[in-house]
Amino acid sequence: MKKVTRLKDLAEGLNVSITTVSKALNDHPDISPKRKKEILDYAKKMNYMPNQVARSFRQQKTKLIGVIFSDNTNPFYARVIRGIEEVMFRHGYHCILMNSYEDVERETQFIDELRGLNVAGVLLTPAAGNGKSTRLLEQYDIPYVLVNRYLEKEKNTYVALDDYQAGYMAAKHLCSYGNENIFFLNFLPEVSSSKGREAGYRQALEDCGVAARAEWIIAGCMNQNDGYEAAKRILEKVKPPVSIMCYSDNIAIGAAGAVQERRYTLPHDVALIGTDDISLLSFLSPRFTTIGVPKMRMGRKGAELLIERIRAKEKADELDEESGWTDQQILMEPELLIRETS
Amino acid sequence: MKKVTRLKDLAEGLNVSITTVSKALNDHPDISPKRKKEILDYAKKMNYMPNQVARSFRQQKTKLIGVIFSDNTNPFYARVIRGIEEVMFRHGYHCILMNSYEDVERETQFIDELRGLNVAGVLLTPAAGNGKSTRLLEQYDIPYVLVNRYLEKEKNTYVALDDYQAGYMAAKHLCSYGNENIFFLNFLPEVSSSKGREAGYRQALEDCGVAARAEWIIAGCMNQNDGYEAAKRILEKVKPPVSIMCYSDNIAIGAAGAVQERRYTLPHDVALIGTDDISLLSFLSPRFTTIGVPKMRMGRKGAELLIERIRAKEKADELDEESGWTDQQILMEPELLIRETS
DNA sequence: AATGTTTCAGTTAACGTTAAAGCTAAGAAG
DNA sequence: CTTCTTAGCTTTAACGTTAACTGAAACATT
Repeated sequence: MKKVTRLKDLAEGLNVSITTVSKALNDHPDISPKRKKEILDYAKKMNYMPNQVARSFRQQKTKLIGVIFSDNTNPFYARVIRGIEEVMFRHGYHCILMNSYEDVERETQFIDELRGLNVAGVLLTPAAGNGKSTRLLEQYDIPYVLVNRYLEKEKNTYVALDDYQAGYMAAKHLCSYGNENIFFLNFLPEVSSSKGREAGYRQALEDCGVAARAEWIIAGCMNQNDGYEAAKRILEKVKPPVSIMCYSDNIAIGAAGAVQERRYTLPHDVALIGTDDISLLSFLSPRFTTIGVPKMRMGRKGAELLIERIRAKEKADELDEESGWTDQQILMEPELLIRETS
Repeated sequence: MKKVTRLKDLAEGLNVSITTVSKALNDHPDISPKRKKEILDYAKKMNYMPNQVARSFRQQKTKLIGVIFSDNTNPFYARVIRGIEEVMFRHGYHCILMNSYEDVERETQFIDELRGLNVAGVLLTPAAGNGKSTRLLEQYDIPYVLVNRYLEKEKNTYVALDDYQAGYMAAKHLCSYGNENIFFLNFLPEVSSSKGREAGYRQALEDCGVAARAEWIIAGCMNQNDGYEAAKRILEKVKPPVSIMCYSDNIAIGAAGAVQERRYTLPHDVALIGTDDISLLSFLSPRFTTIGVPKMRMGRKGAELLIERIRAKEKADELDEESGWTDQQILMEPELLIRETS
C-alpha cells in the first residue's frame, strides 16, 4: 500500500479536491456530513497525519514552545518543566527544551533560534543579566512568560515564588532557636529570587530583634559544592550552635555534608533549612527542613498564562490590532516544612 | 526600521535577487566573495534569521529531534536528557521533550505527532510493551535510537547499560557479606534492563554458591514508595542482617526509609545497594553504595548515534537508495561504588 | 579569431496546506 | 416563472525557501 502523507493522496483516493479533504479534516461547515464522515474514515484508515511543517508554514505559526531553563537536571526545574510539558501537551503544543546554564549569551542565542523556528511562545527563567533576553523577545514579538524569576526594571508577566515570604518564613523559623549566628547561603544576588529572599530574611531578623551582620550573607552559591564550601568556612570560624538558611535544597545538601564532616549533628549543632522541597530529601534521614515550593504548579501556571497570551496575540493578529495583553504577576505561596534538620 | 524577516527584505535592500541572497547565506560557490560579504554583513546588520519553517518545508526535513522518556523528573533520565540536549544543540538540532510515563499509548501518540512534525529522528526509552513504538518508527521511516532499554525480539540500534554486568557486580558485592537473604527489588520484569540485571544477579549468586530463592526477587518497583513498601514487607518477614539490591537508587531510597523506620541501621542490619549513582546520594549521609552509570555519556552517545543514522538516511535519500544502516549496539560499563550503605 | 569554459548572476518551479474567491445546482421567495 | 439564497464543492493563490535551470559576460584555449 502506497504511503499516504499528503492531502493529495487522500483526495486522489476519494476523487475529491484537496481543499475538500482539508476542509473535512478541519471540520469546516462547507462539507456535507456524509462526505465528511467518508473522508475522516478514509484518513483514519490510511493513517494520515497532517504535515505540520506545511501547515505551520501556511499559517505562519507553529505549535512549538521554547522552554529555556538553566539546567534540566536541577530537580527544581525538572519539576517545573514537567508541569509545563503536561499542560502544553494537553493543548497540542510541544516543548523545545533548552539548557542555558545561566549563560546570557546562550540564552540570547536560543531566543534567536526560536525566532527562526517561529515558536508560538517562550517560557524562561532569565539568567542574571541586563534583561537582554526579554528585550529580544519583545522585539521579535514572541509571547513569553517568565518563571521563577522576574525583572524589576521591566514590567513582565511572570509566575514566581513569593520569595520575600519564603525568606521571611525560613529566617523566622531559624530565629526561634535563638542561635547567635544566622547565616544565609544565597544564590546570585542580582536575581529577583535572591533579592526577595534576602529581604525577607532581613525583615525576619529585625522582627526578632536580631541585628543582621554583613558576613552572615554568603552570596554566589550555585550548587551542592558551593554549599559545602560555604558551610565549611562558616564552621571553621563560628562555634555551634549555628543556624544556616539556604537558598536551595541543593545548597543545603552541600552544607549538610560539611556539617557531617565536622562530626557536628543536625539539628543539635547546626539548624539547617533549605528551600524547594526536593522529593528525595523527604525520604532520607535526616529529613530536611525546607520551604516547600509548588514546582509543578508553577510550571503549569506558567504554561497556562503563556497559552492565554498566545491566544490574545493570535486574536489580535487576526484583527490586525494591538494585542492589549496586560501583564500578570503571579506569586506562589511557600510552605514551611519543619522536619529533622531544625 | 522595517522588520527584516525574509530573504526578500534583504534582496530588496541590496537590489539583488532573492536567490542570490539565499546562495550567499548558504555559502554557495556561485556568489563572488565581494558580494557574499556584502550580503552577509547586511544580513547581520538587519539581524536576519532564516525562517526555519519555510526552510524545513522546502527541504522536507527539519532539525528537530523527538526525545521520549518516561519522566524528565527522574534524576536518571534528567541526566541522560541533558547529555542529549548538549550534543544535539552542538549539531544544530533541537529537542522536543515528551514524557511517556511508561504508557505505550502515550508513546505511540507521541510518535504519530512527531511524524507530523517531520522530525529528523527520535531518541526513546521504549515503555514495556510489544514493540509497537519501534514498529511505527520503522513504518514511518524515522531514524531512531533506543536508550537504556532495547527490544530482544527485534534488531535495533541502542545505547544501554551492560545490565548483566551491573546486576552481577551488585549481587556479587552483596554476597561478600554472607547475609542469609539477598533480595532484589526489581523494576518491570519485561523490560530488557530488568532482565539483564536479574540474570546478572542470579549468576552472581550461583558463582557464590548461594541458591537463589524465588521470593527474593520482588518485581514491579517503580519509585521510592514501591521501594519503601517492598523493604517494609521484607523486614517484617526476615530477621537482619539482610542484603537488598535495588534496580535504582530511587528504590534504594525508599528501602532506606523502611530500614530507618524499623530502627535498623545501614549497613549493619541491612546492606543496601542501588543503581544509577544519583548525585544527591553521594553527598548525604549515609552515602549510598550504588552502581555508577554514565548517564550523560549514555545520552551523548545516543545522540551521536542518532545523528550518524540521520546522516546516513539523508545521504541515501539523496541518492534514492536504501540507507544501508547497520544497527549498532552499545553497552556502557557500570561501576561499583562502595560507600556507606554496604 | 573562433570556440570552449568558467564565473556569477537571475528565473522558475516546487514543497503541502488553507483562506479566499469562484462556481453550480438545488431550494426558497417573490 | 424569475430572482435570490444557500449548500457543497472546486479553483486559485500564497506562505519563504532553495534546487535546477538559464543566461550573459569574462576569460582561456586552440
